Amino acid sequence: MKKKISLRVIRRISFYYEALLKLNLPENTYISSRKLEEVTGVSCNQVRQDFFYLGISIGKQKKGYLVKKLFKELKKILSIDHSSKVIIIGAGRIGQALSNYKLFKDRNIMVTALFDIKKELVGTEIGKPGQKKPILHIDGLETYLMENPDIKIALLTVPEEAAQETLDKLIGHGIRGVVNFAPKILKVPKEARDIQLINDCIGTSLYKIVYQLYSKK
Amino acid sequence: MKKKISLRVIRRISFYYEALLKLNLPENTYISSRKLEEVTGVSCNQVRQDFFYLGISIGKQKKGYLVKKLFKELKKILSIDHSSKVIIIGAGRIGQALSNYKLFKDRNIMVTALFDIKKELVGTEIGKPGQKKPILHIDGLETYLMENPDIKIALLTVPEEAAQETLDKLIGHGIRGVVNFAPKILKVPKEARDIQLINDCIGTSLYKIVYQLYSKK
DNA sequence: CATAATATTGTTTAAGTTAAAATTAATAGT
DNA sequence: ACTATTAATTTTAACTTAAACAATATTATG
Repeated sequence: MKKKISLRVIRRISFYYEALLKLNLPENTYISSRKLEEVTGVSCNQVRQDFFYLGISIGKQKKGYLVKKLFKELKKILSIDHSSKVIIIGAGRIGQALSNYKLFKDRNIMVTALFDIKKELVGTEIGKPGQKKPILHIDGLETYLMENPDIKIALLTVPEEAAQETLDKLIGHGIRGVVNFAPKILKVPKEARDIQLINDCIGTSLYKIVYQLYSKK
Repeated sequence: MKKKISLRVIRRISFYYEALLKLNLPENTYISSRKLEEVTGVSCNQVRQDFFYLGISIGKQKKGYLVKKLFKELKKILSIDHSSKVIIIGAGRIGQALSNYKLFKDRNIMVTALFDIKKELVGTEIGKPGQKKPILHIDGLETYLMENPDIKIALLTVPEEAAQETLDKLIGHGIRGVVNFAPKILKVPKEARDIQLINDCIGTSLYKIVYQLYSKK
């Protein structure tokens, strides 16, 4: 019987994990909840409660958490003790930006290929030498997924008109988790089971800022 | 005494608003909470409660909400009855993608310029004919903001190393709202007052998917 | 035309979730 | 041994969502 962890908590855990990575502390040193507050913006109370809730009670009074242990625990929770391969559908600006996102490496996430329909893109490669990824035609998607059955995740950066049908196709071909970046709320077909979908358009944060700024009084 | 509206609610209001835009219904027709559930994914209960909470009691039993009225109310809440000008700092892939984000127009948001330091970018323009935006050198930022004092919002898409110092500079020059897309939690300097900041890295959603997919059982 | 059935809102209530605060206990340093 | 710091835990409060239901307008039916 596993405890349910909400996506909010997961987001904070991500912060802790990335903070640890960036601080690059020696493994046998300690980090306190205060310090974590300083670098992540999450209050030290929240940090401790998260750890408590997650069963990470490895802290030492007056010192904090042993970096080595904490790393291990966080990795376990984030399910990054194994690697994940992902593909990107849509090789436009956002797709390309995602394909070069360097923090994915720290999370054991590998982008293996991009897909598009534009002639001038298909057949080219993208990325720095040594980590180049091919841009393939989307017609080859099914074959590609059959040859790479360990790919279960796709990032969807196609125009909104094509988004829903592409999602349906992806699910049909065995993809189980999708992040949709198109400005449209997509739906998982009712008959599909155990599919994870997040709609995450890059514009929405700006809307929030506009609201916060101009709604005052 | 204005009621506080959380960002969650604002996000849903955005959904409703954009759904209305996309459905493009005649102004004198009605839309029900059920229909809104269908297109936005927000439950009809939630829709009604949002409207109730926000004081939008314009529904008609058995019909729904008059499109024209609903539009007006949503616009008022989202503070898009006036226009907002924004600049983009960093003219890389994400910056460029944002500058072309077509839904901003529907929200009365205008990107007026991008800033960067790369020689090959500075001096060029970006965007479709008729809505081209210049890429300026970041050294001209202060002057630009002095000449355009109505610009209060910036989108920050610079590399993470430069993110915090750029934020500080922006605030120093009068910017009041920032969305940071770099994979780093930025902080508003303590002495700054009434600054709105959202950290919204495009990678985090993928982390959540990885977690949801691989943490099962 | 009257009446019943139905769909839909407005509102309230309850449940669930999340975050903050307070308390207790342990430990290191002096 | 004393003090200050920090984690672990509990409690409390705040926020968010879901559910329930009465009220009412529209449509259907005899």
